[in-house]
Amino acid sequence: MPRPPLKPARRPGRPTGDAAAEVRAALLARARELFLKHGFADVSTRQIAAAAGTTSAMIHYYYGDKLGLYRAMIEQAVEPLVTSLQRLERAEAEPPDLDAIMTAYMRMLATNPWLPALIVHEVLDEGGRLRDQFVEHFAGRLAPALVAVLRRERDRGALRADLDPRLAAISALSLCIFPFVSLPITSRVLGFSVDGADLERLARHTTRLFREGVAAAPPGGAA
Amino acid sequence: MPRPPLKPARRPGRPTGDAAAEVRAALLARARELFLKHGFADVSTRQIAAAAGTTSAMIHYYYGDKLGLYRAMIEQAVEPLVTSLQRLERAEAEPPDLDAIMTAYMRMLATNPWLPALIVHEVLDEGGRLRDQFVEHFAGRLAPALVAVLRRERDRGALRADLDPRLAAISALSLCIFPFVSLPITSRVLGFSVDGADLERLARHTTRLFREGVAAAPPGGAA
DNA sequence: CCAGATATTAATCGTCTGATTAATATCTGG
DNA sequence: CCAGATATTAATCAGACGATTAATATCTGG
Repeated sequence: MPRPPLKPARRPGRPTGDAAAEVRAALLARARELFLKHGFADVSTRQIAAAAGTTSAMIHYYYGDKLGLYRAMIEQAVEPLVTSLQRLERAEAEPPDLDAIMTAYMRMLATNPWLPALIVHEVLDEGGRLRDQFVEHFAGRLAPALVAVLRRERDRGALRADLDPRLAAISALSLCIFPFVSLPITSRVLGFSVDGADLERLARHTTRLFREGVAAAPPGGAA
Repeated sequence: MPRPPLKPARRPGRPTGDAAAEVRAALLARARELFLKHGFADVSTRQIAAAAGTTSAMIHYYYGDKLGLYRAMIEQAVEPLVTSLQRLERAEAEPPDLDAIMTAYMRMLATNPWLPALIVHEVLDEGGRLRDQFVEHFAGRLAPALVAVLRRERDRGALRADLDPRLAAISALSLCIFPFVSLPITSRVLGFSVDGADLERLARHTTRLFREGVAAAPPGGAA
């Protein structure tokens, strides 16, 4: 049954210029904003399309379906993670400067503010659609490497002899990551921020706390 | 238009015994499981009702609507938080034992394993439906109290003079909370767990790391 | 300069969702 | 023992959603 063209008042058709690529990019940008703000299920293709100034049919035209658009936005958002991991693995053979690693990690989270939101929504949250990929491609390589570094440092006497490298790795990750994933809370209850100089102060504070918290010689032999 | 009773093969009606309260409780239990596992939007009332062995009409009968059921499950899940906060505020006037506070906090998270999942889903996640309440009733009271304790300790010389109490508070919270919210990840990449003795080892490790990381006398004067 | 290729619109489809309702069966107080 | 109150079922509603499509307008290569 062909539909009768009831109203000839509509005007579809190919637009002028290279607007096509712009539509594609606008969809991706708005999708990132909305998906990270409200979650995958709570955002409709119509909302994204409207925010991008087009229709939901364009999402299917360019990305196949809603999940395709989501995957595209994931790849874009996760790119800083993989480059940082490659940098870390390249530096693994060299003398590991824990302060530098932690600082670089925190700078990456501060520079890409959507990453903490993505990690919360897609990795930490139950049912997050990226958890398996995150574990396999990132955490599964980063965490054991970190444990190995800590164990080596402990065994050569740079850290406390009774330090558990696994627990220390978890502490280091906690200190580096949680300030960023909890930023929407701490900014409200503590006026906390990680802009510019604030980030550097946080990095210096965090690295020093961890360094002295795992250091070889406990102060004064207390406890 | 009255609907004609096409098939008299259905058998509604009030069941025998006190099954009513059981239906109510079963709905709440399954709702907690499913909401924390898949998220509010990804679970339908039909799914919950089916898991509880009844129909979605019962959800509306007992809880008004889907959100009402959600609220009921929140109240139940959040109860450990408020009792722990009251305990902390009661102890605020006394000499603050930071190790004890942190340990108690971690024990609470380990004892109520759905709490970390709830915090991730409803507080840390953008668009979380509990964020405002959490900030107002819990974080807004806990965090400033923690900062005040740290500042007092610093000013009386127990902690480093150049320690920023706000940053230290964030570090303490990170060390206490993140191991639990990241447990689904670290259990896979590090074989980490917080059962029984593991929890006590984590607590001892964490409190010691923090204590020595913020202590007054840096070891050996190493800058 | 015209025949595809490309890009866009509006309309529509089928499905699922939360919610409501009529019918009905059992319980309970007077 | 019967008249409500209570509890439950199946059917149904209106709306939103993701997806698809026919129509159409503009671009572009030969």
